[in-house]
Amino acid sequence: MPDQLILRVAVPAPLYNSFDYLPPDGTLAESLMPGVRVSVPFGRGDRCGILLELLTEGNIAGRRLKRAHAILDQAPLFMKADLEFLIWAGRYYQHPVGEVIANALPVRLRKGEPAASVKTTRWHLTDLGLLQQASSLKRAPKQAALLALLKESTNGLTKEHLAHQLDTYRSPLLAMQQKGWVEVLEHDDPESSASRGQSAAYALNSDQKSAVDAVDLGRFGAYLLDGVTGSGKTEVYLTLVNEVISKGRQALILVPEIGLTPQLIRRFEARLGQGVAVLHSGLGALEREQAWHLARLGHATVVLGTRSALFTPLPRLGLIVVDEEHDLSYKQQDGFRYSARDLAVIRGQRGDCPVILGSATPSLETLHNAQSGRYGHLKLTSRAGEAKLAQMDLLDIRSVRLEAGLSPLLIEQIRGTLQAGNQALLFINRRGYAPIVTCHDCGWVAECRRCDARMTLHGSSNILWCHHCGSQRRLDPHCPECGADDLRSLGQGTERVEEVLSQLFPEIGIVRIDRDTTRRKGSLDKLLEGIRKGKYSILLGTQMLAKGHHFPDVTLVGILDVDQGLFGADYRAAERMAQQIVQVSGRAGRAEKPGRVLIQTRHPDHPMMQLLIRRGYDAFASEALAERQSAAFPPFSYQVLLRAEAPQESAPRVFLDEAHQQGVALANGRVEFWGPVPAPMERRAGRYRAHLLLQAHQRSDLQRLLAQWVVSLASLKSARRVRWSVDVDPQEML
DNA sequence: AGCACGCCGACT
DNA sequence: GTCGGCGTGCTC
Repeated sequence: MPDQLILRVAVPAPLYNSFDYLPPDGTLAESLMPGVRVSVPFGRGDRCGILLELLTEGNIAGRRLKRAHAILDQAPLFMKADLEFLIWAGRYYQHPVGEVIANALPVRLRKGEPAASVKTTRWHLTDLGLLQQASSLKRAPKQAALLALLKESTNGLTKEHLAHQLDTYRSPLLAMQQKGWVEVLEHDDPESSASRGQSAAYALNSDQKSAVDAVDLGRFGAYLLDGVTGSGKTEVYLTLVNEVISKGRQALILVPEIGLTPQLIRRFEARLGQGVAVLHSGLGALEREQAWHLARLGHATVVLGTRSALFTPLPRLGLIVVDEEHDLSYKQQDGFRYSARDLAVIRGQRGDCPVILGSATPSLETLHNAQSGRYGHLKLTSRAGEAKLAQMDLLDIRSVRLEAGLSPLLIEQIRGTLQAGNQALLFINRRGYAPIVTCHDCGWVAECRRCDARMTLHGSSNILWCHHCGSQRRLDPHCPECGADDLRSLGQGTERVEEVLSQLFPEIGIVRIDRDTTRRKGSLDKLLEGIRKGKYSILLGTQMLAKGHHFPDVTLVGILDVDQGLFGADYRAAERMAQQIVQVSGRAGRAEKPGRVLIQTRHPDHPMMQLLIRRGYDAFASEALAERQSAAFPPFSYQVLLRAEAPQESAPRVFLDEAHQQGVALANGRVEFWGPVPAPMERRAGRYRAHLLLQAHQRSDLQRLLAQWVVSLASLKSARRVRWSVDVDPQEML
């Protein structure tokens, strides 16, 4: 029997091997292409997996294979190169292939549902509509414009295209439909080619020009695009993307969190038009899948999305951009713990296309790669429109009486800013009213029952809220310990600062932007709109304020609580603090209104802080890198974190001790083991957590160890009593 | 992860 | 005598 073909299938299950099946009954050989989905029996039930390869001999000798139920796709969903990239990623991050591939699929496809068609609905003129004259629509200019547009198009226009060309189209279109002038038709071809955005050349400054020229679009290269806020990184992206499109290839743009970068998205849509598939979080499952198919089939020329968009199949990929590459949201913090930024470089390498990593505050990893020559280093030094960077100063708040965390000097500066008719921005990286509630009589402190953490008071509703597990309870006016009624709240969050500011400046519009005020969809946009219109003169909020938005009328930035960054438990704390300060500072100022940044600190002499404000982020980063080098920390070494958690206090420790022993035996002395140690917050959401940290000078030594170690960990009996995970290149030790 | 099997405690 | 607890093992 020559037709003894065996299907190797990646089945979504937390298992580190793939599974072999016989082809479904009556399958034609040509339908068995790697990259199609296969429905297979698995254990008790059925699963939807992906066909990885065809074999003539299985490696499960003497076992009767089960027969797959059905091939679910007529054409592969992933090409060979994309499939191999996913397999590589799974191996690198020690995550089961089946789950990695499932992760890369839109949810509907994951569940085995039939692939959605990429039919588009487009508006056409009817025969009656074709007979109409624009001149007869003098009283309805919108309808006249619509009529003209539709007459020009040969193939009809999508509503996205209409929205792109006209500011309002809905009601005139409806009116025309009622007159029988227009109709909607379904098409199999996704886009009318006439709907490309215009790619007019924009004037680049000399920095931008040399950055664009330095990128070789013909082959792989990784580049750090290093430029302060407002230096025009987006213009460089757009120019490169346009060049790539004009060569008939596709571009992939990654952004940290889509809700926080509406300005970037709007610019891409405005400049590139209909070819942009934006993967919002707001898309429904079906819309999301259709955008995915458009990209996969090569109809979408640009895909813009958050970290998961990295896995979109793109047959003609010619450029990857990772905007704000330092942002931690590129690292997935559960399940498949990949870094989209790092994988972007791998994908570019494998697909032989350039990768641009953009940031005003590059991560030390990327900076190191640029300094060592592995990445090209493109610098944008001038701020567009000659805007000057804000002047940064430290405000010593030792022995200063603070009012809700605000020093008198800062308050005076705010007053001056408001009197000059400008806006002030205050950054407090702590939401809620106060982080501590305590009894003045007995010293009792409100703590979470499920975490080793204090509960934060949220003022308006007088509710205690644990920011780590989300549990909340009503604050009783009496101390639960001694019964006294002298509870006090210490420290301040955004709510209290807002309260005090509104007492200090009763006439002034104040807006607070944090997770609590922007929970509802669209509320962030609404608040930002108010800021743009000058409705508010004081802006205060958490890091949400520091991302993506620019506030040209802000001339004063106050940073309230920067000190925990200086002495954080994590060796990356200083880097993050510096990035945060520089990012917030970048929100302010423009040509005629240079901004000023005041940083309140109890450690004004701290050398790293001094370096940052006197000589800027680059100098800070060089020094921080030198410290990392002398301590042999990443990026001068490589780390893997084995995490374990369980409801029983001892279980993680028992597991990690065994894991440690096994690891040492496998490592041949080329890997250092630190721990096990309890996690920084040992108990969280009722589970005890502990870590074992591995470090090596060579990635390959860690990779070799992991391949064997992870399999043997899975078979440990102590592993059954914990939830464990391997974090390759961990970013946060939480 | 699910989901079976299997071997010991309190119940209609 | 069963119902069901969760320890252990398997998934092509």
